[in-house]
Amino acid sequence: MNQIAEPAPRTTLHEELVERLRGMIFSGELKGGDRVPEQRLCDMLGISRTPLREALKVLGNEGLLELLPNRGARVATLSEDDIDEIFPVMGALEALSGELACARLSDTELAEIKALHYQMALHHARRELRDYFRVNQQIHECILRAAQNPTLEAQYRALAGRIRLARFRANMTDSRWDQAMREHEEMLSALEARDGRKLSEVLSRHLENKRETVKQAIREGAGEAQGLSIAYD
Amino acid sequence: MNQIAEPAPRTTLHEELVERLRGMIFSGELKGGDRVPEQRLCDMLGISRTPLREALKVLGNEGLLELLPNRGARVATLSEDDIDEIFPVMGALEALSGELACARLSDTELAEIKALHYQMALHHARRELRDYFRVNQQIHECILRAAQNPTLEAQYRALAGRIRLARFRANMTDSRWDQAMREHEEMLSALEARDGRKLSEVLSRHLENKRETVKQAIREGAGEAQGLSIAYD
DNA sequence: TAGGCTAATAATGAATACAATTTTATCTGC
DNA sequence: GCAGATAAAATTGTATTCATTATTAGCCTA
Repeated sequence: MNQIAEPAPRTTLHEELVERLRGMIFSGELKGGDRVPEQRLCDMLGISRTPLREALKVLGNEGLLELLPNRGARVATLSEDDIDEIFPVMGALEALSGELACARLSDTELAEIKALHYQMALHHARRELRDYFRVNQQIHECILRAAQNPTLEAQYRALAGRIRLARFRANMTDSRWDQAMREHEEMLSALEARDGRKLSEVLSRHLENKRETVKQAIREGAGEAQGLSIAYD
Repeated sequence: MNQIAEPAPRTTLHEELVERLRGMIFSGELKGGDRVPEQRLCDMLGISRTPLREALKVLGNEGLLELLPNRGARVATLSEDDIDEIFPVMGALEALSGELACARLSDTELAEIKALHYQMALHHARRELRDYFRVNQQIHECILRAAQNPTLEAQYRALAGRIRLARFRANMTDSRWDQAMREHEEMLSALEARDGRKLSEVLSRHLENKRETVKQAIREGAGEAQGLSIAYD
């Protein structure tokens, strides 16, 4: 309806739409299982169906939408089986990111991660879960970026995006939270020692431990409307 | 021009086109760096631009095409740096496939792989390179399938597809070929022992050793017209 | 009233038409 | 003859239209 009038960021409409729709899915504006009525969305965004449909095809190919021939698109949903399928793959990619990060990490990047780590530790001590998750995600992004491998980043983000389809309350048991914090301390040690093998192992374990948390959250929050999406931890 | 009149395989046109274009890229009908003129392709395939463009967007997102705003699409090319970027990620995924395959491999699947292995060994002994590659690829596909993880398969195939962009003659030095064969014998042993850790390690090493072969082929065959695409080994 | 058939409506799939950008060709002046 | 500017052509981006398929609503019959 009321679109923007930016100074032309030199991009095509369908690309913008891909980003826009991703955002709508991640924010929960489009919830898992929702149908995606083309015309309604077009009216809402003030565009025609052609570029929207191009975007839908891309998101379908990414696994964020389920494209049913002649029957439109629905926002994909995530079963516990899907989690069990995706997590090992993410684990392998994250482990690799750890190895590469250790090999290529600059002192500046290490300092940045260190700062984030202690900030996160503070949020943990204060039991500020929301902030903890936010900083936590930043740390994982830093490691991924430090790996300096765009292909790896793209693949990882695609899977992380699918995980985000599972919208769940940001809650962990205290013991799981403490455990996660200890794992993060191991990560920092490994990073400081540039021990790729070790970091890789910790990251795998960290993710593995997260899996049950996510699955449980899916179990509990099945059908729940408003949840908080946790991307990276 | 003269399209098919199949008994309606119940699929959408853009999906068919994605497959069709992939095939054209892999077969070399569309070579790396080629521009992809929409109208010409539409005339050739007897369709309109709308579904073709939807397919282009998907392939662009997969990294097989390079989409330049307002300037059309080109078939992506692969530099040696790209190889260095992609191979580690493939390695991580293939290592995972090895672990999962060992955990889930049925006796039937093992027998199948075993048969393929000895068939391949024969082609190796006879120096039948083309056949060797074909069977070799089948073995890697078997392992991937045995992992029973569609997400892993999809991610791996996407990367394997990008590698196939590098079209090169199917040639290896004799020493490299012998080495590859030895690695495959290790693989079979690991599979028979259901030793996931071992298989994972061999697969990583195997791929790592292949990297240089591919890079060298790219160096030599840069600008070469007709090559043979090697997907999995 | 329940079940199923038929027609009306809405939604998607594909093709065409229009607009904007880029590329190519032509012209001019030096 | 060449550099640059300008106009024509071609190509892509987006919107609109037409065709086909699914969904819904209403009606009829048992």
